[in-house]
Amino acid sequence: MSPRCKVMDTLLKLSRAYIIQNRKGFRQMTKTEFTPPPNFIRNIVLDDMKSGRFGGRVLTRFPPEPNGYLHIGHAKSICLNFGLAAEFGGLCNFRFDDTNPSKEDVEYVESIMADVRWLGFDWGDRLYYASDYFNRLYQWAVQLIKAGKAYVDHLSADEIREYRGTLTAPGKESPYRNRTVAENLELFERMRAGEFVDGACVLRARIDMASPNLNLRDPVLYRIKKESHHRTGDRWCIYPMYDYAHGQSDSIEGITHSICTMEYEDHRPLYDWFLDELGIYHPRQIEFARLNLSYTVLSKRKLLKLVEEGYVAGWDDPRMPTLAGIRRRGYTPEAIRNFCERIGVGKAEGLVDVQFLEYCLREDLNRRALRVMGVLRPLRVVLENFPEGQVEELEAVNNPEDPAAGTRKIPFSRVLYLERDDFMEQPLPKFYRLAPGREVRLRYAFFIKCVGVVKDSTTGEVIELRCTYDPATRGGGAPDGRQVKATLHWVSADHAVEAEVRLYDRLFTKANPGEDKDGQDFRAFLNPKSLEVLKPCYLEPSLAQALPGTPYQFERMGYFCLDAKDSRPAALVFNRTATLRDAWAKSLNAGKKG
RNA sequence: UGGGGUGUCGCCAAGCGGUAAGGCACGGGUCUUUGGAACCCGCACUCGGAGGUUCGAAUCCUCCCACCCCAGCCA
Repeated sequence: MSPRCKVMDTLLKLSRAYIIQNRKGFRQMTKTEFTPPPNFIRNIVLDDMKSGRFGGRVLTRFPPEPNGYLHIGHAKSICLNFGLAAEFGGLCNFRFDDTNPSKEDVEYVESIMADVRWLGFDWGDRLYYASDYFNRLYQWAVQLIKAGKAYVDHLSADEIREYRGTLTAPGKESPYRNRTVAENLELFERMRAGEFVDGACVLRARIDMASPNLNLRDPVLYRIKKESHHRTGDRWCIYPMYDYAHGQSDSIEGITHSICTMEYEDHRPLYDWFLDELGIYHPRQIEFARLNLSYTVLSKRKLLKLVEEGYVAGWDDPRMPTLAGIRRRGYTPEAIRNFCERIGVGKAEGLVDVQFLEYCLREDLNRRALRVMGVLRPLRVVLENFPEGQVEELEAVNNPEDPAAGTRKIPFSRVLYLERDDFMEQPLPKFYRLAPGREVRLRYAFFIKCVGVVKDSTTGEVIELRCTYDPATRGGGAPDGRQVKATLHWVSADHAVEAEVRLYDRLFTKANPGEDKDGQDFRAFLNPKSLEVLKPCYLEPSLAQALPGTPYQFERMGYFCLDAKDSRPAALVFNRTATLRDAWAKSLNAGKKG
């Protein structure tokens, strides 16, 4: 056992002991001391370290195909690969699996790199492209042909499918399967030279047409595509398939653990076959279950449909589960990394509740978001005994979770805006906010009492509240010890900055919209109320200087951020990242249900 | 009715023959100038099912059931 392994072993034992100790009743582990759950991949790596299988090395890789945007499911893989490498003092390569020019584009390689960087991972100069290996892959194909392990097949795509057989019936061999090596060599060279049209022939591995594993029934290695590749241009007209390219790319880079999702488990025998036949360095492929998140879809095909058919405003629509969307929505990289760590890694397919993601988000936002006040659905309030034209400067705490964040001054005057939901003319039983005759506290300001209600003469709608304030309660405390049951947020009408605020809800109404049972299309479950635009909203003056990328908590209303795309200095736009937990709203909903 | 996987609390998840961790959610309480946060308490006699081995089984064996993946010249 290497010294490094011994240290790790000890650390692991210590952390286990710590957990056990806690179980015995010490209960010292708080949320900030959270220890990530052990998982089978970590155990495999640990075993390989102990046995010296890869010389004590750990080199993982994150290999996206540049054919779309990254989403939260990719984040799990990114965190796993980079995280494991970091944990064991290894490295993680960033590789674009760009073997299919008809689907790929530089637009995607750029967005993917930006997303990974944003998530907080650094690949240094370890940036690779499968297309960089086209030459080597070609030579290896020639080697396989010479060994009688590959042949050029002229069967059409349809014929290949027919010859492949079915799940229960074995396939049959292609009439071209037993060509001579010399013939195959010449044909393959001519494929490369562009002498055949697309689809005229392919290079296939010669394995076993009767294998119960369909991947082993003479899989295609190369196909002809007379298309420009975003990196190699027109240098090639034959392109390797994933199965042929992936393992060898891993081998070239010296990857130790090639971590992929469960659907590749059936491909592992093929992954191993190529490496063994070629007699080259052999990484270990390990499969884990991909992430499924409730109330959204995580398939490129479905996400693309949402974008193309205009159900969302683009890949970075704040309702999308893409990293671009989530980022614009105001999610933090820390929250996502924490989420990925805490959901664990296993082989069992599950559906993680989006509420857990939101929990991780709030946990992070709560400790860093600056508190401000903003009224989303304004109700005008006039303080009858507050002198006209007078302005009080009140001191407010920027973040109660972080004293270092300091305080700020907020102007208070005769006309204010309060949240409409904070007033009820006929209050429900457990409602203890403002109502006629009732007194409440305005945060950091004064106690006010509702003495009158102004209604629209035709609709009967409440359009203004008349209140009085108690000057003795400045700052929010009553000298006589008088108590109030609610503290409301507010904004001074004369000083408020106007903004548009976008409220988001889950994109789908069904927990697992992608399930596709009974042929139900996922679009049938789109939530018609996933976006609500509020305008005008009135925010405290400090928000005029709001910065994109800075999380704010509008007190009592939730976490918000400036929309990096649509907001302008003269027309502010904020996105609601998440609501606050709301016991009152919950009791209302429970009441409805019960 | 071929092959490969997976089934532990509503959700995620430890556990690897010694008598069911933890988190989320949920319920109750303390505190509170955010009905936020924080803190405290509660929440699987039972591990897909049925047999078997064993002093002892979620862990080993047998059979059964359910769900997921594979028939791209996609990755």
